[in-house]
Amino acid sequence: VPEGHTIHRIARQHHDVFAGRPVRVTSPQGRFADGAALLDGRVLEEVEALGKHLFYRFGHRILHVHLGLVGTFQLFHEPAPPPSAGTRLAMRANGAAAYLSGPMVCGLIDPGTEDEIRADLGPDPLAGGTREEFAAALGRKSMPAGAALLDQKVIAGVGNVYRAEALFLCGIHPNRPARTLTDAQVACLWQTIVAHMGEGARRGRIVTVEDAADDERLYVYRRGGLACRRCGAELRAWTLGGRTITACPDCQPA
DNA sequence: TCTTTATGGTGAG
DNA sequence: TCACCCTAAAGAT
Repeated sequence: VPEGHTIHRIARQHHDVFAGRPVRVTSPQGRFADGAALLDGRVLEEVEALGKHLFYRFGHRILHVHLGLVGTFQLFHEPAPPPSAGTRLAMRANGAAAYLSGPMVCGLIDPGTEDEIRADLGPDPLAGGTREEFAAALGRKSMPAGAALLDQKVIAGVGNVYRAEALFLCGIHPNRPARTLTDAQVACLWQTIVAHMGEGARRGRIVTVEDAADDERLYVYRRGGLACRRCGAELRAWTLGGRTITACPDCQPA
């Protein structure tokens, strides 16, 4: 479930629960055994999110986590259930346990490496990024807007759901070259993403259709072939930027 | 007990 | 553009 809203939510939860105290760190799966041993018993000072990256600071050692497509964190009150065989990392303190499975990245880095990671990321709508930075990055891209929104150097934290929903909400066809967007369209995208990612982080899920049933809370994502919730036209789906995008031919004219 | 699917990203060709 | 990596849960058999 990992777009930027999920990552920021995890950072906040883990910071609140674990930061400022020594934590027990293990790797039930074993693939992070060496790193876990180095962190075990140390004080976790801070948890910070940027885009889809998580940084857990233990002095000069930093635990870097990226969930990728299938990575998940589960948070339990103790006594927590036993971890699954695939649990890469277990962190325990303060009567709580967090289990991490399936991450794309789970490793120790130094501050210099963190700086390199941060330098490769564009503005994060949930971490002080600005519309001006976003507009400047978009203006340099001739690629379709739908592809640019997935580029983490253009905007950090947006994934396949937010790109489809934001383009729909702003009435922009995904194939429109990024640098041809008007100032008003760029402003709409930024403001829409800021608002919805913030709301997503609070709710723990992405909702763009207000007051809708649980399975009707998105306008276009994964709804190819179905009727547009706004105008009834048949939604179209195709591949853009290596992932499936869905859009309304009438609400998002070419 | 299988196959499928997923809101991500990298590296080879 | 494609193959591939990571894991769990849901659906099919």
